Amino acid sequence: MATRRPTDAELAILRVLWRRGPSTVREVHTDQGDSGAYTTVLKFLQIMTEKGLVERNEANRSHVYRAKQSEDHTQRRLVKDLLDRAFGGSARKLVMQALSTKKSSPEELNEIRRMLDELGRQS
Amino acid sequence: MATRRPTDAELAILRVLWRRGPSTVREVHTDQGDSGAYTTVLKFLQIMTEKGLVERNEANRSHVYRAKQSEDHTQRRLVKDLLDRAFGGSARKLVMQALSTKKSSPEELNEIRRMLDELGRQS
DNA sequence: TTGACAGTACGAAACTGTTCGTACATAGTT
DNA sequence: AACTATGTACGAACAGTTTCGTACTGTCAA
Repeated sequence: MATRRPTDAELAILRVLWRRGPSTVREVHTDQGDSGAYTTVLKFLQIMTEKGLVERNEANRSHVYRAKQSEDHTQRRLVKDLLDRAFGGSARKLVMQALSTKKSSPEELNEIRRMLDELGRQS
Repeated sequence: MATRRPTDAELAILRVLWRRGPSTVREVHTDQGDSGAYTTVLKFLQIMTEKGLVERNEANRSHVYRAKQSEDHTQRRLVKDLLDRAFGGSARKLVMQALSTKKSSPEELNEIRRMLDELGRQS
């Protein structure tokens, strides 16, 4: 069972779960500004449960959903996916594009520099 | 008409066009190792023409297709898209993930460092 | 106890993406 | 002239995603 990358709607829901922690359908729906039908969110969480993207706690009447993969893990998968699909595996190119797209604060830049040093030291 | 991000199959074709330059259906198909039906590639290029992703030159019997957006431009869009969908706009996080995913050569790391200096100097 | 409310389950429609078969046109070869 | 190669056009099937309506169940207050 080749675990695919989450779809747009699934990712939007996962992001809520990562930020809020385990949540009910109601909470997710409200968090998304009550846009779209309540049952749409419900449906997605049911599908995501089947797919194994989330786990469901049925102890209470309102089921509580929890992301099964960490945010970091998922982000890493998505980056690797984009890297392969659009950048021919060149991390350098992707990093350049990311940095030029959005201007980062000096603190952020320093943090990245630190990471570069880390990586350089290992080889 | 909100120009969407290219689909997986579309991106695969665009990558061929960027690498080879303007190409016929046959050339794209062969470049992809003759996997899948020839007419599938044809169909995609027709669709992509309608969508405005590629331009078609019908001067010869074998039409020649050309990517309408540059590789850089498209990559930038894709990165921005992923940034928004999965990283809440934090380029720092994305860069970290990209660097940790794939180990880069010291030369690449230096190149990125240079870019960081560039960016730092501007603010 | 019954009515309003909040919840789950589920089917189905609309849409998009992917794949291929078939029909048809034309250039070149025998 | 007929046959074969190679090309485009297009419809249709299938799969996945997204959205919502409707049915049903249980809870709680008047």
